[in-house]
Amino acid sequence: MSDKKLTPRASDFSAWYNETVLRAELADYSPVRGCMVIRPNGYGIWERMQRALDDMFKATGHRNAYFPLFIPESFLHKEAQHVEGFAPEAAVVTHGGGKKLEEPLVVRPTSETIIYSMFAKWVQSYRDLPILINQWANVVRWEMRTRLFLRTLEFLWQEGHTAHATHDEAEAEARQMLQVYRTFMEEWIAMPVVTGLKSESEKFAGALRTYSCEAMMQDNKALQAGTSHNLGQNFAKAFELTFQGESGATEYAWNTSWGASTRMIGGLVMTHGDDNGVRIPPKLAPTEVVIVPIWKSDEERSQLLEAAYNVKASLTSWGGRGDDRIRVHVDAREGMKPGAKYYEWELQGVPVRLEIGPRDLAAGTCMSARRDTRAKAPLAMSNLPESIAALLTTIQGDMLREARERREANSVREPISYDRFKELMEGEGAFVYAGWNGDPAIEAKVKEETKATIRCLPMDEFLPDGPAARCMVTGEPAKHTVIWARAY
RNA sequence: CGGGACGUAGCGCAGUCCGGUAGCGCACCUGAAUGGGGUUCAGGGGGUCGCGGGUUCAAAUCCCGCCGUCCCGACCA
Repeated sequence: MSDKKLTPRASDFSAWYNETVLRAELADYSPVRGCMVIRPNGYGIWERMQRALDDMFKATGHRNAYFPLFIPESFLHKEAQHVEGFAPEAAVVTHGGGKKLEEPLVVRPTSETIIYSMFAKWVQSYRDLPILINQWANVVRWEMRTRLFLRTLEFLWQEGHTAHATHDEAEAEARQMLQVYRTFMEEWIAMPVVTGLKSESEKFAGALRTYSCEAMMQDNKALQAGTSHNLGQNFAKAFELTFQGESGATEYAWNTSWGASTRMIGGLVMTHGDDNGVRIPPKLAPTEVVIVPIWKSDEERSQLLEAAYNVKASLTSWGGRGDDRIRVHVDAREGMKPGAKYYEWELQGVPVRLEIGPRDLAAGTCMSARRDTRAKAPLAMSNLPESIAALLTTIQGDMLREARERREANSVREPISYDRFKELMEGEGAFVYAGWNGDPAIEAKVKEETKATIRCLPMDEFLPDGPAARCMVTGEPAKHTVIWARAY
């Protein structure tokens, strides 16, 4: 590494972000423009995200399945809005086995069409419903401009797809999964989100309603971190997904779909990173504790290494967290000074570092250092697992609190003039809660003039007498409270 | 597809104006000392200078063509 300091975040957030992702070895550029290689450091975080989300999906009755990467091009065309939304960014396979294909195959940008075509075969009666499926997969969207983790041509995600007998059941499902995402993002990523309904112009191509989780990054821009759609009967009608109801009549099913991707790793970095690298919340950290033994002589070296591995054993064998054992790594590398190791692990975001040297050995202690605050404190060896577990819990909570406080400090809930709004959006940025008269033309005008978009109509809070009372732009009585922000 | 910049060792760059032995920092390898916040010294390996053509005794450098990448815009349910 040529430079010892990272680019100061304040001067150029994008440059800081790229450098942090590359130097923390989360990802790298691939030979294909816009595609990304996720390195073991980054994939370790993804694996923990997958496991946590998968458990939550199972707990809400969903099962995993797998559908094909290739979708007949005609499938995409069966739902009018859907094809309009996705055709421009589709990657299309025209040749296979050395021959031109009779019908081109689209590399899935999302799997609604292929999945609901299958659902149609599986459902006859209302007794076959609901179908609650999730798929872990990679998808391809040919974006013009890409960014590590946030917008790549190919990305990893999960997409849930369900079919229900009634509108209300589908609506309840879409909202339930939105809450699952919120819980995951707050409790695991320590990334607070605002949840709400998307405007017509921002909703999923083919959906009745789209809900999203919106997080605020450290440059005060919004990141859409997860979405949940009530698809109504749009796809059921396109793919003849029908069933016979209790009354004997044939009805179209109601679908939902919901997704979250490796984009969340980008969100994690932009929420918690600092000038020393990334900070990973303990629950998502592949390694929660790194032990750095410190020695001078060969004699001390074997002593300290033994002590370090003993500490590791005491932590990993501790059952105070049930099956979720503390994840510990001993950095036994030689020829590297302790300070150099500290910087490296801080760059990679390991939440807690333990330093063990001859002085500690004699005193029956070790030195702990928190990654989030960089605070150091001696800990007694006698009850180390308990104190480490408590420290990890504290860090997880503090990171969420810090992120929430930062977001609140940069949210505007009082009514502001449109001029002040423009100033904000061109300057430091913010989440601005404001009234909107519901007119798409106003939404387009604001986007044109400020690049800010309606992130959502928030469900978190209802502000009948606050910003919602009047439309920020026209001053006439407002129909909705919305959150405006510039977004990734 | 428009506007701008760049392409030289794994990474980051200098050298190009004004042609003359392929350089620097980091990383890597060997040895010794060092080791509680980015060690030091000594030695070493590694590059068809994006590709193709032209000018020249001689091209990373000048000329022509191509390719690629990045940034700004357009695009991003």
